[in-house]
Amino acid sequence: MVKARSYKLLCPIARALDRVGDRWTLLILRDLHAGPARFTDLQRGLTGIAANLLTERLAKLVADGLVVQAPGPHAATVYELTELGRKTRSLIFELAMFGGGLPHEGEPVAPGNLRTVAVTLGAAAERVEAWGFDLVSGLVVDGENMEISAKEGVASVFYRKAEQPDVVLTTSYESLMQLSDGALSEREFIQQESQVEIVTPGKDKELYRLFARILEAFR
Amino acid sequence: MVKARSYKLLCPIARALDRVGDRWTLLILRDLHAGPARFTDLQRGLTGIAANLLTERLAKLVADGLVVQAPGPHAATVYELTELGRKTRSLIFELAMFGGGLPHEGEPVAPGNLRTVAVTLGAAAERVEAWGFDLVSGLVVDGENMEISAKEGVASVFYRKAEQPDVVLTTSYESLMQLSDGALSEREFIQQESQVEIVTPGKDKELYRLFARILEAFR
DNA sequence: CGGGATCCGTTACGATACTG
DNA sequence: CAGTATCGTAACGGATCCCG
Repeated sequence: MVKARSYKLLCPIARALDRVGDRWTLLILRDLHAGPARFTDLQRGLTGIAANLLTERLAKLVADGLVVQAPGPHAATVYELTELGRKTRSLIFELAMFGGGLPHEGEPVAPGNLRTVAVTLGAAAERVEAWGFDLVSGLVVDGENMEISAKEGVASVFYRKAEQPDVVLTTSYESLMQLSDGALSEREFIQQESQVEIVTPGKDKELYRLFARILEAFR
Repeated sequence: MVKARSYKLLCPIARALDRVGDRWTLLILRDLHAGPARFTDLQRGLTGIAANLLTERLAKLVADGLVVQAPGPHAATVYELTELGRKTRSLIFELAMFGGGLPHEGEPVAPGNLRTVAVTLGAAAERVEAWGFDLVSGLVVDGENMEISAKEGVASVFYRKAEQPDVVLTTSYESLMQLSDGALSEREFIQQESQVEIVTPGKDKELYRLFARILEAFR
């Protein structure tokens, strides 16, 4: 067992940091916001976290009631957020907003999976007023599938393959980052860096408009 | 010099955490959101941070451009947020929101000053629609002065003594925490736990209504 | 192969003491 | 007041091993 290093300060911010302030903890939560995940999924997505640290962090998150273990597919157990854990969503979104404008320190290493993209886009999408949109679209980034959809005024992003999409946009993580940095304009992004497969005619334009609205959250 | 322990992940959240994810860093920023502060002010407010750690953290914050040193009163130097540093405000507010509902771990220790109250209330106040309010009021918590004012639809909270207040509310940190926990109702808080000095008649009621609106942000 | 537990060298943290 | 210096302790990170 680990002896928690707590601030013990009578302050809500310190209390929050006592739960999520440890190294790696917020990145684990970030991944879990994309949906339930196995131990190994998390380990890959965090690119190099030591197994013992992941074990410790998960144990503390479970003990604090932010995460629970549940039976998953193929007799595996998955970790997923509790209702309390889901309350960290806007916190994580604010982190992404702040970090989006910063240069990286040292040589960046790509993460082992793209759950972070789904979470960041998803949190932004939730804040978009999406009346007038009605579509299901696939977004394939470096071969990994996610879904961007809009219905009844609400846009959402999931880390899963879209079923019967109206349009599928294929691109790379690199291009997406350049787009959100502003290094690539939206027009350049669509024209040069992506491939589009249109199932329902016209829905490609709708996706671009929705995508643009979501990205506005990062300015 | 310190060897930074960076995630080096190509992800905005990891980039943010590379700047503010170290232990104590977010609490230092929290204090600085209340206004410029000297080294010793910060040390007292953080109740027991080691001097060398505060030095290291401040040096990294300055190197990263979130904080600058500036000449202060009495030939002292103060630390204050840069424009980039101020962008952490909603991040810190979300932390306070999340931590507000959590029980504390172990025996809590009171902070050495109440800058945290001003920051938390202030961030909440900024989100309040305050048309119809026009007042300057003092809030004295455990003998420390802050100011709650509203003008032209905008409410704000400062960590300073109010000049020519319309009303002054005197209370304790303990009572405020109970109020935000819900352990104390607003009525109980006002009637039992506080003393009110009314300068401009009627402004006391106005303050209570504004206060109630600000506190709604925490529900 | 998924889900850890154990060991061990390295690094950061925290308390105290000391200095310009 | 604003830090620097030292040092014991705790956490981190990498590797290896274990069990179903």
